[in-house]
Amino acid sequence: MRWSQMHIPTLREDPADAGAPSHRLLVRAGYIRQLMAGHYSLLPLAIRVRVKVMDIIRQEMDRIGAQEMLAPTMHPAEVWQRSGRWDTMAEVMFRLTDHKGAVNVLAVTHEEIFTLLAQELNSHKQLPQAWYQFQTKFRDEPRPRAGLLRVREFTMKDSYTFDLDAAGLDVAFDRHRAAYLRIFERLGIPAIPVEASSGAMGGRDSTEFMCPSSAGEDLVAHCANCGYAANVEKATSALFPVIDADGPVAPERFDTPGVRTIQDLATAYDAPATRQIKTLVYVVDGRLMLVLLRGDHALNEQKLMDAAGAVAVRPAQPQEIREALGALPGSLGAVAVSDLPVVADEALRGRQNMVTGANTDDVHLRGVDVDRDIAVGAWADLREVAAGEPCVRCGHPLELLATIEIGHIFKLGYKFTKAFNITVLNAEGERVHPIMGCYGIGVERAMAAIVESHHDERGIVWPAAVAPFAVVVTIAQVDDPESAKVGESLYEQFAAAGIDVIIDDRDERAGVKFRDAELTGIPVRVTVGKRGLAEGSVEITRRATGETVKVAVADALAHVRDALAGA
RNA sequence: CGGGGUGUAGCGCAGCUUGGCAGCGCGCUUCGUUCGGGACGAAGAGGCCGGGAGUUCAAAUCUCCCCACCCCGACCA
Repeated sequence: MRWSQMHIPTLREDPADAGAPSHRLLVRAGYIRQLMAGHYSLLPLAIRVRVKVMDIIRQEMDRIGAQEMLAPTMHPAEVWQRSGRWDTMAEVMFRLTDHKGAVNVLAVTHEEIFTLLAQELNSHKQLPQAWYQFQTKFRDEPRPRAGLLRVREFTMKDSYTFDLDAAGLDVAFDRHRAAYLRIFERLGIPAIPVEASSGAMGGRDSTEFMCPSSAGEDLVAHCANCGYAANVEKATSALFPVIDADGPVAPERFDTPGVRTIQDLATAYDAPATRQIKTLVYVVDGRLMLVLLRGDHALNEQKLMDAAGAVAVRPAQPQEIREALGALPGSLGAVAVSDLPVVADEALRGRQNMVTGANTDDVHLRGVDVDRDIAVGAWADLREVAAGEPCVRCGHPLELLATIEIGHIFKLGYKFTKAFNITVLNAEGERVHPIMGCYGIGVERAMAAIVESHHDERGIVWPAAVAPFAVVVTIAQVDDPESAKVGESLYEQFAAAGIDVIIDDRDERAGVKFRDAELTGIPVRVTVGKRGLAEGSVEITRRATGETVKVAVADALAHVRDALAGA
């Protein structure tokens, strides 16, 4: 390719509305342009990167025996009504009506469609199956952000496995997990596999692949010592033990005028947060529920959703709380509450001599024994891990990392094969439902994650495996016949050798071309100019290090190969 | 959905307070000089000032309504 003929609209200044490095650089280096919030056009350089990312994913999927297919992006409403997700995914689905008045949806994901295709599996002899595609997903995200990191229209590699039994699913899941680790390794993404909540997808085990980045939206608790890693939606930590003194035989009321916070109570009434019971009131799938945590612990709402098997949770409004408990936040408690379900965090188990609200404004209770005084309906892990707490496995202090979720794999179970009544005959001649797994990688988000982890102040630094071009031949002076001739000949030679090469033949000053080569992130630059040719040499510069070596024209190919091997 | 911010040439911005010819830098076109790290000079092209309504002799500027985009939160594979 010739730079002079490609559409690579690099910008001299940073775009005003881009904050995240990947957003800023992909726009500035001429890879993407925004159409509207969450919808981007991919320009020629981006398409070249995308193809390489997809090829790597495809190779690894094929390697584990998965078969590529392609399902439609528009689906009839009826299919989603059958699975029950017409309602549960209502707020993220784009819906549209055709000329007959039939309602269709744009694909949010494709479990339903691939499950329908599995209708034609009849025998256990046809299992296992692993199917995948690269297909556009539409999600009506409430807040798209940061360029390609969170969009409303994107390409996903999604795969779906069908196995005869749980043991088979375990194998399929482990194969995908290994394939994903290889994919991210090849893409140059430092992915950390973490335990995750399955969220709205349902199912049991799920593993997310997270790329540490300040632009990330997910928090991961990570142990640098033993490698434990989990999304804070799922992460646990060890706790320093708390010894409770024996308390009174019954809770005692005491006045606490003006006290509204844990901190107020701790400082003014000698009640350290670790000895307080924090009482939160939540609306869980439409029902009020009391949520109890230790005073110094924070609730993770996803954990509450998982514990309650709920679809939606929200904090109750003050008037709802007053109607239910007779007091406002600041003086709430669960002692003697019998008409509302109570869920308590594990950290409160067995605690005694605690302090909590009395459900009368400006009054608290001391000497509360959790087992004796509170009708806990369910115990669950509800608290969000905090940085510095000891790792559950090894005790080393945990760190919290901001991360980008670049892949997610689920053991789905029987949800869809039962909903669509998909069965095969097993070896005994019985009808059984196959068990499913589903697995996703966001392609454009992966591209953004690569940029997030591979850039410097001059621009993008693509790993060679995904760079739009491996090499740029930069002719320092296009009007110098010798430079042009040598540049063209090296370009031909590299291309013939199978190297993805672009020649920068623009009639621009050398500095402009150097800057653009760096901004766009091409791993190796071969500079051809009068200065070097005077002594029969060209220069080879590695983008990642800036290191430049002079080599004889005849040796350029060998040196370029070396440089690429190390990029 | 709540809070904050921004919409003026392809990009980055000033002008708005106090109404009076729509500007600057970059980029773009042509010519000349220059040319291995975002050159210089000269001459040009390029505008629904986000949209609508209103106030006024007069609106980019004041008022009202709407829309879009960005950020924080909520939410979300």
